[in-house]
Amino acid sequence: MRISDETRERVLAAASSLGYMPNHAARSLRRRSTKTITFVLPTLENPYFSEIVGAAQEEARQHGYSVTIVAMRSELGDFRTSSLLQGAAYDGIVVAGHDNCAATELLQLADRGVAVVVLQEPSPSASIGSVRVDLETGGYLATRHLVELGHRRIAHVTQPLRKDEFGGGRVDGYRRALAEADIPFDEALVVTTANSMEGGAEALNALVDLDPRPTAAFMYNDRLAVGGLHALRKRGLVVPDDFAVVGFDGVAIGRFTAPTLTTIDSPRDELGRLAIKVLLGILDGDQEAQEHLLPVKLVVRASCGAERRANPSCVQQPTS
Amino acid sequence: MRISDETRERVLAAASSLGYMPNHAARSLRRRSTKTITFVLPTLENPYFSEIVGAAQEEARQHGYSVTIVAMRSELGDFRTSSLLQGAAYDGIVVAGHDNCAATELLQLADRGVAVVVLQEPSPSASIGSVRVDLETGGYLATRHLVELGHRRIAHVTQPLRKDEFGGGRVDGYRRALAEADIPFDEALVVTTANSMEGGAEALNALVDLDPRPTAAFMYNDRLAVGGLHALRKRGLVVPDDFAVVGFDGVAIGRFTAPTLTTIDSPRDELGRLAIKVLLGILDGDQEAQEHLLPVKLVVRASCGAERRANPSCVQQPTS
DNA sequence: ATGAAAGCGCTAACAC
DNA sequence: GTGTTAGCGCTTTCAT
Repeated sequence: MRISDETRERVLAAASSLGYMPNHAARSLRRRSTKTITFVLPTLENPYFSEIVGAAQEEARQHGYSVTIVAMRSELGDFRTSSLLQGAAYDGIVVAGHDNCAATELLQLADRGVAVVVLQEPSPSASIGSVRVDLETGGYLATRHLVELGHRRIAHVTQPLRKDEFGGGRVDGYRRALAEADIPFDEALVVTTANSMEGGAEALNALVDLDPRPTAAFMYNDRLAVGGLHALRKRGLVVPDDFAVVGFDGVAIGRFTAPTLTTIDSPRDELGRLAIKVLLGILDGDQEAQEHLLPVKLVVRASCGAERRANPSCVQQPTS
Repeated sequence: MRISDETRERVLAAASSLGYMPNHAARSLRRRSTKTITFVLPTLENPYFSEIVGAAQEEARQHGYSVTIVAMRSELGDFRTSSLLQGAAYDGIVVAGHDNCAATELLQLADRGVAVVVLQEPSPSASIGSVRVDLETGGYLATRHLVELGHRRIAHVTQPLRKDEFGGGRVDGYRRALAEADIPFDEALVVTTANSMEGGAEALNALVDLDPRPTAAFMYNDRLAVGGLHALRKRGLVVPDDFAVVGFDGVAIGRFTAPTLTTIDSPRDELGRLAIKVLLGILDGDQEAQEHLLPVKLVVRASCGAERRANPSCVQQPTS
């Protein structure tokens, strides 16, 4: 039976005015694709991940995919047991943060045809994509900057590292910069703490009690640095005069701390977008999943003392 | 045909070792339920929302639901056009932030059998749940506190409000506290700015240029307050001696600013959990969707000057 | 070109 | 109880 154009239009208009939307489950079942990407994060508390995920969502959207965010609050049990990650609920998955799941799980997913991309880790397999920033260079740049400002006793505040930690992390760059300056590596100056502002505060409190006291610290990330700045202030120490601080990540808060935070800028936007692009490449049937290593750069603000040096007039007032 | 227990166990073991997981789309289609809840947020940049969503995810998980987060970056177009919100892709939806979608869309969803809960807004219909914090009382407590500390010219930094804004917002509490103290309301002291740290900085820069200058500001949220503290510091003004600041939300950063931030604590965890509980209630067939109004409380730290007053010995060093 | 039909993977209902 | 079957809503293929 032929349907007149007029009728067709009436039907379409009625459908859209009634708010018809095709059933997602039925469509996914039939097409064997959900047009959904899952993003697994250790937490949403760190704005670093929020920024990455925001960019990823935007990128995915442009390609007709939606992004589901799963925040693995540590206590909740691990990846394996997570019913959130049900069979074929998503076409692809981006995993950020080491502890969220083991390589074997990811390989299993990849074998089942799910596109997998890991963030901030080398790819465990040719079928798994990887997008990282160059942490080693970041650690090097941060530490070298402190060395250049005359510091010799430079601490590093870090996270508990996985046993199977690959090389190329911040601490490796830290050691390289020290070695380059002929400063012996001192294990007492590397302290491990919880990944939170409180953790950063505790770590700097401990470091400041050391004798001889270090004169600067390179922090694992900006959150820890914010906590550290607070701890120093509370102890009556002036940053950067009494103690210099460098962060990592480059998140927004660093421009609003007292003093403003010198940090290593990690390209969050690019990281999120690229993760999605690599993932879509895998879905499009790329043979080899891509691997990317993104560059970082040093952003000099007030917490390291470089500004003060460059402009001696503002010694007493590290504003900006 | 009977199957022996031994065989059954072998099959089950094989299935789980092969990583079998039931297909989510097929299951959803058949059961007419996806066991998924969508959380619509204006942005993930504000840790306030991250904290709410984290709690919601935990609560939902305990009931076998997963939570999908959709961050509506404003430029991306609105709720209506969002293909992210496909038909029946989720059993329920929690909407936070006024501008994300109009009541008509929500009613349409509710009519289609989706459970709907709005955050921080009154329910537009008996079938839609609502969870709010008492913004009016928050505004009142913040402002009254400043009044009690002797301030008379108290500014309020706020967001652009929707045209159809319901009453009961922060600004109403602000006005109530002023009226109670017989302080005339001065429109020049209420400034609207972007919801970001930069926005807070700009607003305080403008306020400080007024003549006569206000002596205190009640900020829409902690992010704006952090920006404001920075702007004041940059201008060489000492908080709280030269200018007092009170925030809103109670997010983690407020304990690490210089000085630490007096704020109104909004129960993020409870907000997130309750939103999920109300939503699950609707899915369970509750006739009337619940409405909740959660209490807030004043958290006194250093940015308002109350600590200094209570302990005159620390006038010059507003630490904590 | 248009319309009919099969089937995606699962589960609930039903017959044995 | 245990095994069979129908069908969720869509899309794709095949027959007309």
